[in-house]
Amino acid sequence: MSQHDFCDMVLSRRLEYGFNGYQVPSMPRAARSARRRSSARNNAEDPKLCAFDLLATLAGNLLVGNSSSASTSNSSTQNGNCVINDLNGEEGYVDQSDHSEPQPDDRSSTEKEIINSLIILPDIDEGKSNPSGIDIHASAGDVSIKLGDTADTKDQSEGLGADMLSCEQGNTDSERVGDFVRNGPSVLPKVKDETHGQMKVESHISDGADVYSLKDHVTSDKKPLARHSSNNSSRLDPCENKDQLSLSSFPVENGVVVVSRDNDDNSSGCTHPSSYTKPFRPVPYIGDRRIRKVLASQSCKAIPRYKSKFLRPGGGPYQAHFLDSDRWLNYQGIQSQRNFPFKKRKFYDMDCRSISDKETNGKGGDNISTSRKSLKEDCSEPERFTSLAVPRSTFPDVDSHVKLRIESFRVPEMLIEIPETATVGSLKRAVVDAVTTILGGGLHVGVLLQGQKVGDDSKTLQQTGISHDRALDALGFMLEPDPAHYPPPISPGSSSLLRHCDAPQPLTRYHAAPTKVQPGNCDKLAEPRGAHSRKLVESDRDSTTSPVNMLRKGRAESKALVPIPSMNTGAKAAVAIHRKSKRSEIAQRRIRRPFTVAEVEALVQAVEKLGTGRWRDVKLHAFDSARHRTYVDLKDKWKTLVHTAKISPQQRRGEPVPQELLDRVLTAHAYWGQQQSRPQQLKQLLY
DNA sequence: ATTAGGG
DNA sequence: CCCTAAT
Repeated sequence: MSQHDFCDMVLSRRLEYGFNGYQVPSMPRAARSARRRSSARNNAEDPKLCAFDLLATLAGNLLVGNSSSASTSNSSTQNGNCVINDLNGEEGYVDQSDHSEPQPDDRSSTEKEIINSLIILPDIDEGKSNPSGIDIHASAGDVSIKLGDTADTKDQSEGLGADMLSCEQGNTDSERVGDFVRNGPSVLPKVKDETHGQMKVESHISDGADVYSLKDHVTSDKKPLARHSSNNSSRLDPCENKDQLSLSSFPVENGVVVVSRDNDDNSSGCTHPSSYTKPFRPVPYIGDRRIRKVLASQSCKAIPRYKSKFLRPGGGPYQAHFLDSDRWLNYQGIQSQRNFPFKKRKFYDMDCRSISDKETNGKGGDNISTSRKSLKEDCSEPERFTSLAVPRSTFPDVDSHVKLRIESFRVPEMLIEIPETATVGSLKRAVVDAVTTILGGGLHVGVLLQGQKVGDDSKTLQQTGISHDRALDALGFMLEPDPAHYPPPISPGSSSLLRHCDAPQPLTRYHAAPTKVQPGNCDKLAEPRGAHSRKLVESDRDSTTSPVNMLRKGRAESKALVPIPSMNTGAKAAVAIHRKSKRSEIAQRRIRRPFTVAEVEALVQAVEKLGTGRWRDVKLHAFDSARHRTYVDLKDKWKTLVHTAKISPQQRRGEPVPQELLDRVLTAHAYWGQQQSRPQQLKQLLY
């Protein structure tokens, strides 16, 4: 590494977070309604569109939560504070300390949330599909959208405010979540009974692959990230120029939210396939990096989720699989049988189980015990799910419809760069921005069948081979950058694709990578990152030590972008985050970095030579390598120096500046002040 | 992008 | 340090 690189590295220390996926909460009702309407009208039969409908959720207000385990060093958060976020993006801390009974091994506990969506589509020809109704079921954390001719039987959702609740903090989550659900008005559109013969797509949490997490250190929005990261593993090693966090797989969730918790700390495991010990880990990474979006709803109808297939640990596009008819029916039976508290729990268990199954291998049922266990913890608070049971006691003819369950969507990877000194809150906002931007219009939903993308959108499901009586393991959905919005950058692997991100020193930029991630993806993201990254780390040292000697040009690389190993997917996109609306959202006040005597010395020297009013030159001459010292900073410093020099030593604060320097400051100030006024004097004389 | 000043 | 108006 050249000295130059090293300097840059030292000068600019930033954190980069890469997101490969996200869990997405349900969208605001309004959005859903709108979506629903249009969908019913036009896309009832298009799985892609339906799926996309679910994604519409993402376009709404999103909130990013940072999760940390109970073992956080920060006492304030140790008590178990939860952050509740509503749709408006407001958040507040709720002290849950009362609930935080010591949880064994909480430190390693991870949580996962599942938002399921159920889509029922007729698998018959488009013309025959019944657009009359797309229903959205939402219950405590559960939303399902159904398409098909259905009779409207129930509607308790209207009028309910849908709130997204986000619970942060890892301990006693289940309880908290429950609270959230309880407290948060939830919403739910209309619920209709589905007819028969439908295709259902349920979304679940997807794989929890490759994820770097802040681990247990992120607890408060006010805490500098650096603090957290410093305690972290090598992954956040500053030496790599950038600390990078990659949330490679936040599952996108579309409707139902199931919160569960695992007790093993595998958050990091996600990053390394090898450490993937847990058979079923819907959202491993979520463990630490829990981002919870909980949709609370009053109409508590839980729709059991079956999982047929899960994402591979590596995190491929999540796949939706056809439900086995029998199981589905059975399930229905169960539901109808019991619609009460314990019942609900049951469902949740099922969910978990299914998830685990998927991961295991799509073999339904083997991991039941395991997952169930976690579920218990996770899905505590039965009351909340009181009405989870789905009303439909009868499930007519399932023949002509295909039931699919979308465990989760994988969101294109995002890379976010943010100063270490930024607060967690700003990180959240940055992430939200990134996610929102991506989801706002740059996504496409792709349908995979047998691992092959289904290109012809005009074919019916039947024609395509998606029918209820067929093996459902082969159907999958994936999110991918919309070429229309973000034309695929150059050749894969080319770093050029990173250029798209160079907005002028944006606080964050992310790079949307291919959605399709292969199993091996985890490592790719996890490890090469360091190798590829050539971030700059800021350091006061260098600049202060020999500011004058650091004359270099090449300020160009102030934009640090970390190339992300390209996936083997053709689609790639880079999106710049536009955070103009609310600068405050991300613009964190820079950390205070008092000038050292050495810096003052360099400044004085430069000003003596160049004069005041030429701060850019001063900067270039004496602080070119000190990236954190802008010409404005230098100008300000000079201003304060002049002031300091004028006041009595007793009134001065901070590191004392040698009187000798102060004298020079006054001298230079006086001198250049005169120089500046000369022209004016001349003018005055002339006129 | 810089400069100059007020906050 | 931040924020802005004015260049």
